[in-house]
Amino acid sequence: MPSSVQRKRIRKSPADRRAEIVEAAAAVALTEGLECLTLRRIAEQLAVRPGLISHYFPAVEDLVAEAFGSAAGSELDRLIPAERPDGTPTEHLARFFAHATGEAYDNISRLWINARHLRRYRPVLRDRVGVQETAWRERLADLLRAGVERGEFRTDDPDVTAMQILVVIDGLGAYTGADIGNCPPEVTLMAVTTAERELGLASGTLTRAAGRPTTPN
Amino acid sequence: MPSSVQRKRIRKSPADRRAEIVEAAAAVALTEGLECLTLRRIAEQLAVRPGLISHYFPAVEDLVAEAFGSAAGSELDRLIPAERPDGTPTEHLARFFAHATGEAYDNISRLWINARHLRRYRPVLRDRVGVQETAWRERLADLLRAGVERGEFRTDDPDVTAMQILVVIDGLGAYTGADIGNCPPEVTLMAVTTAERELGLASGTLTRAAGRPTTPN
DNA sequence: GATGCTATTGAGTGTGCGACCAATAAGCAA
DNA sequence: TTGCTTATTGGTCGCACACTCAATAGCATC
Repeated sequence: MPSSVQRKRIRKSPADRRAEIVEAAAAVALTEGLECLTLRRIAEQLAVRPGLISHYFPAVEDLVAEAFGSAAGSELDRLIPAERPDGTPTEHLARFFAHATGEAYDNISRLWINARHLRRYRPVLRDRVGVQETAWRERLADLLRAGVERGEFRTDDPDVTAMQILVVIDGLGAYTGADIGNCPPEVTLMAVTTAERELGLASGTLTRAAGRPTTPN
Repeated sequence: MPSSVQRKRIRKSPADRRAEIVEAAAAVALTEGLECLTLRRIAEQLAVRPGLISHYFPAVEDLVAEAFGSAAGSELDRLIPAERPDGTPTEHLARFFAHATGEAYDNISRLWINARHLRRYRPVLRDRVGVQETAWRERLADLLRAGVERGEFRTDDPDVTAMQILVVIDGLGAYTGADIGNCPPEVTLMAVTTAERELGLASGTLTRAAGRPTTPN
């Protein structure tokens, strides 16, 4: 009878085990923070011994970078799918802002702040953050380009506009976790406002279009 | 002969010693990060024993919060002096942006990111960050109000405009430490652009006015 | 110059961390 | 069923950390 502790070893293929470790690490990173990614913490999560984590990630820093990359990458796919068979760019962009502004995005905001701080000390993480920053910028720029081609958006340089939008989102994200009781909509909606201004959209276009999501989520 | 190590004790008044500790801690926080504020690190900096730091700050977390408050407070006074006997609001604001955009501001950006991340785990620091956020916002709003009274700026709500400017500055600060080689001026100058737009100023007003600083620094 | 207050030290405790490695056993193949 | 590969364990090491406290010594006061 296996009581509280697991007695029997479960032997998995290296690829499976490694993926399992990264997944668990990403979850911990998202909910508790990157500094909580310790050998012991992840081992406990998976009900294995710490030495096993060391076996797959001889240096814990590599696991930290991998976990961040996994979490940020997954979230980007959720926010702006790479393939967008249905829905107009305007609808996708509206959905993007709806997600990236609500409280459900708090964990992601915190993760970005966490990673941008921690990269100061961890070179491997620094590179990974750079990769994700590029990925987010290019994914958003792609969406903007699609909108420009369809005549929905108007901008000289979609890449620049994408960066501007992300800067505002990151700026708002910096205040995640602060008790901002009376934050006026002129501030809360800065990201949407910036997008509408830089893309030549009428005010309210991106908040109203969020009503019809591309996937019922 | 006092060789490399200090043999003789130096006995100071509690007030002096405490101030000295906070000053040293603020310097370390600014250059190395808040997690480097350890009893040993500060003691080494001051050539005293770690136990002495514990004596003045029984809980390290209080020293961390105090160090952040001191560093952020000093920097705010440098950026926007509370008393501004000389210079127009436009000149002061231009100087503010000149400082808050250059590389000299990198350490401050990093400190803010550091503190905003660490407040997740440290309640005392969380309160202190809140206090400083309010202080920065109000100081900037005061400057804007002065400009509105003199007819230099035009805005409905200086408090909201101040928040908007700070959000953009924090957003740009998030990318401090990333190797952004080719960042176009439309992004680099976002903070100034936002200010000029929200204050009804002609484009370039705030970058040109930085030429005549109120204090030769 | 002697005295008393207290700022400062030195030594020690317990915790959690990453890293290392020989021993073990799971599960596949023969 | 047997044997072999190797995924997994258990144990250990050294380090850095915050925190505690009795002992020490600087220095102001008399």
